[in-house]
Amino acid sequence: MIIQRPKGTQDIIGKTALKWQYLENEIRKICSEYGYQEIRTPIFEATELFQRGVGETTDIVNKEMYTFLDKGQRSITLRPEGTASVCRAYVENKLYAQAQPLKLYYLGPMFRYENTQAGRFRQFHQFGAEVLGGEDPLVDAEVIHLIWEFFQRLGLKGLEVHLNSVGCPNCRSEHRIQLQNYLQRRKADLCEDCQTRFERNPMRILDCKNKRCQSLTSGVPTTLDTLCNDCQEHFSQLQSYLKIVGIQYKINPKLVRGLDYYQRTAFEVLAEGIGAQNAICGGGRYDGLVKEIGGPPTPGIGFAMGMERLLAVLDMQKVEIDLETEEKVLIAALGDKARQEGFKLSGELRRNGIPVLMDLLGRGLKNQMKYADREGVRYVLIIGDEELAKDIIIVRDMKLGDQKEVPKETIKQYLLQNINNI
RNA sequence: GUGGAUAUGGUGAAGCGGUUAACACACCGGAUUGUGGCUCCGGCAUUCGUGGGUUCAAGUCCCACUAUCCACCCCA
Repeated sequence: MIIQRPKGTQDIIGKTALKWQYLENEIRKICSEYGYQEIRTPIFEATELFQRGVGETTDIVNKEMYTFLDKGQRSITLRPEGTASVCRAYVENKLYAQAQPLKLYYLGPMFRYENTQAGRFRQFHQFGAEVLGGEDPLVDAEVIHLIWEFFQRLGLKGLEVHLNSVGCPNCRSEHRIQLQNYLQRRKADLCEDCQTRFERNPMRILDCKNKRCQSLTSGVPTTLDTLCNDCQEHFSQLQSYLKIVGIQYKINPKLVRGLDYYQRTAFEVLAEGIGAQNAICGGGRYDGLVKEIGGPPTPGIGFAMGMERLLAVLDMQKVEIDLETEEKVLIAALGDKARQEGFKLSGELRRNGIPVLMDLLGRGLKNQMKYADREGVRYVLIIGDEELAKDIIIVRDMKLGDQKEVPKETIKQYLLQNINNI
């Protein structure tokens, strides 16, 4: 049996790799327009960072982390998400000394040990952005605006933005009491997971997908019902900002995200038609996180977008991506002398920005033509003994199917004038 | 962690107990010596995910394992 890639990983090749490049370019473009700087943090971190940052009660920490001991007996974890690392870097590099709010974005692989299915991988890729040091609802609005704008530019349709506020620690404790009171009598009817959640993290009972739990929680007090005045005000201001710029959203009082650090604003963007895993973007506010991992009290908000799922939506909606098909040149040389000349010429042309292929396998002319055809080459430069003798090169236009003799000295100018992607 | 489906050449696939494992595409070679895409001709799985079992006989039935896909939980 040949060695194959680990479960839940993928080789990104060919046309797909071009799509990734396209997306990455769009991401960098929009981030710079919104004033975000790139941050590159390690792919692995101390396990404790995620335990404290993401939260002990989360599925991520409980069952999905790639954790191992290194040779120094340190517990290391491949990052399952980006926010904790960014906050760690913020504290460690004292970025709070810079102009606030600090706006950072990242792009890269994340790792979660899960069973795979459509849209779920063990190594997947996220584009994420974080704003640290800004509490104003305008910050939240701008973050959501970036996401919205990004999807618009990609030409995606029919996406739903779900919005909720899960409150701050103050109103959360009130909510917890009300929720537990409400569910106390029916506790026994809850699913096994929710029985545990009842004590550890009752809020997450709200978004349990179990049908029985859902019916039990249909009239349950939501976090929106128990928001304190400040949180209420924050949430309504955010909404009015969103309305002003025409962002459509749905209030979803049961949207409770699976990461412990969220406070106040929580949101998800959902897409149809890509399988059961339909969240292509998720995020929220995490005002307590920086302090939690040992930094100064700093408000923060961010999101993460799943690249694979984004690509899946793009494919599903048949969005045409402009995969620059550049016009290439192939030098078809016949004989040793011609190969030497051709090799020399290839360097000169490339130095002028002309993409050049050469036959490297010593094929005959016929097969070089075939190779050129398969590689989508526009111009084949044929050099053989006859051409060497006359100091010319035959330039064959593969698209038009005609060819002409061009003096060797003017070949560069000729190509520069005729290739339209230079 | 749990459940379901699937596993035949580079790819898509026929075959569902009985002599040489269809077919298509791709690939390779050829059709007057130096010209691609179209056409024609030829080549291309001693073998059916792995291991075991049933049988006179197994790609075809049974069991286990592994992998893939989808789904549950949760999420990107």
